[in-house]
Amino acid sequence: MPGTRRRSNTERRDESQARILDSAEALFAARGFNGVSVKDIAKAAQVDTSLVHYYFASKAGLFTAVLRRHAPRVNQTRMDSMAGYARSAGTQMTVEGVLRAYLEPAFRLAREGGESEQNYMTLIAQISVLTSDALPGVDTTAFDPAIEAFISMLQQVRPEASREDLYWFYHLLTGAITQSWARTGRIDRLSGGLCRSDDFDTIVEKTVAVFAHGLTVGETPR
Amino acid sequence: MPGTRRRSNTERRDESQARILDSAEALFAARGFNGVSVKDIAKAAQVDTSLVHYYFASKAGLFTAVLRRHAPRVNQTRMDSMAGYARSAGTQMTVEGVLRAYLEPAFRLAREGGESEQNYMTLIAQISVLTSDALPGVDTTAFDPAIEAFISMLQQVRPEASREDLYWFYHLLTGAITQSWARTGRIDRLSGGLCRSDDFDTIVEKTVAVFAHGLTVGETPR
DNA sequence: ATTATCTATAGATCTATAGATAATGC
DNA sequence: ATTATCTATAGATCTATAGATAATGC
Repeated sequence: MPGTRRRSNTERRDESQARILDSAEALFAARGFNGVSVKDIAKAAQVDTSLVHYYFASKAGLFTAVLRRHAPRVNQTRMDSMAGYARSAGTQMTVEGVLRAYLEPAFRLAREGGESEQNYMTLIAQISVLTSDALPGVDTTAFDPAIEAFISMLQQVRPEASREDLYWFYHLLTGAITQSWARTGRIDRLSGGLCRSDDFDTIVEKTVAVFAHGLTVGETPR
Repeated sequence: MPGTRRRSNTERRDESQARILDSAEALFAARGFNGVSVKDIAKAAQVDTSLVHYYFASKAGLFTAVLRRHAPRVNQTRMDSMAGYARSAGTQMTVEGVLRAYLEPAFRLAREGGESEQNYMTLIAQISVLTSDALPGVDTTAFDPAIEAFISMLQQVRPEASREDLYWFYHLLTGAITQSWARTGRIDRLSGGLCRSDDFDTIVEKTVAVFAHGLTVGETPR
């Protein structure tokens, strides 16, 4: 056939898998695990449903594969970012700096990475408010190393803060991040267009500003 | 029959509807709209599936009914709480006070109200990170009046803050609240048991503490 | 009479697999 | 030979409704 050159098995395999993963990611992010059928995903990926099972065994297996695909990269860029900041700031580290180093990578990935990465963040946001009852065995421990490193760095900058307070601080922060990744358009409506859900640059700035002050313990604000 | 007295139609109707709503609420909160079948709900409520359709027409109708059941009460207790605070504080209002007045009612409802109210909050938390694609016509405007009142009060206490910043502040706050209502047990695991997802009293305190400082604009934190 | 509840089932999914066919591998 | 892809279908759901029956209403 004209224009159709011979594709190796590895190429065919990788391309099919990637198309399935991309479609699954987009649909799961839009309608949730149980709101999407394997048929929907196969159709969007332009393959047969049986091919989905051939590569990922089950719908749950596909979901797990989607969640795993970008997890190491998110964790790693966060670790690198924080390590880079620690090196450049030396003894001059600030809460603001640590926060920015932790926050920026994932938002940058979503902004620069395109559709796939954005859908991935949306999916993570949705999963973060669900328990394991709602979904097939989701493992969120892939992000733990960067989180632990983040809390350790905060402790260095705020030696007087209790371990408990630092974890609560993280809990509140991760809720705020999650809300932003979800890009629901809710704040757009409430603010009458003043704020935009997909304005990730501004969101990072506002998150840093609010939470950097938030960890200023000791004194009571007016 | 012994022990079974005659129940009026209104009683039978109200009791059946309440049992269906309670079961639906619990199951939707645990497994999401599409993770639950009408049959599951009927079974848990000890009625037939056809009765669910008799009262709520469709699965989507039932879901809407669940969401509407407690919404006015949440909005109203928030309004009352903020109005009460404004009255008692007079010209002495603080960010901390406004925050507490806004936050407390829903958490108190979840704590004192029992299973139903807790499941309701969990459900709201899950919905807040979803777009309308994922669910049948969800209307979240029932909470808007209290939100607008909250932002107005913040503006009074912080006249120098921009409207935009106040909305971003709300956006971050609502993410944190959502994360707490979801009660995923994630912070329990991360903190090695130091923090507990269901410790709502502590959560209110920590949220107030972090966000009250967070709106302290102007000066840069160390 | 009217309303609540149950029986039975239609018709449309949905996940998953067995087995055939069409590519590439070597 | 081996791997990727397609065909066909099993078997288990799932939502919703028509029509019958059992209560309460008055």
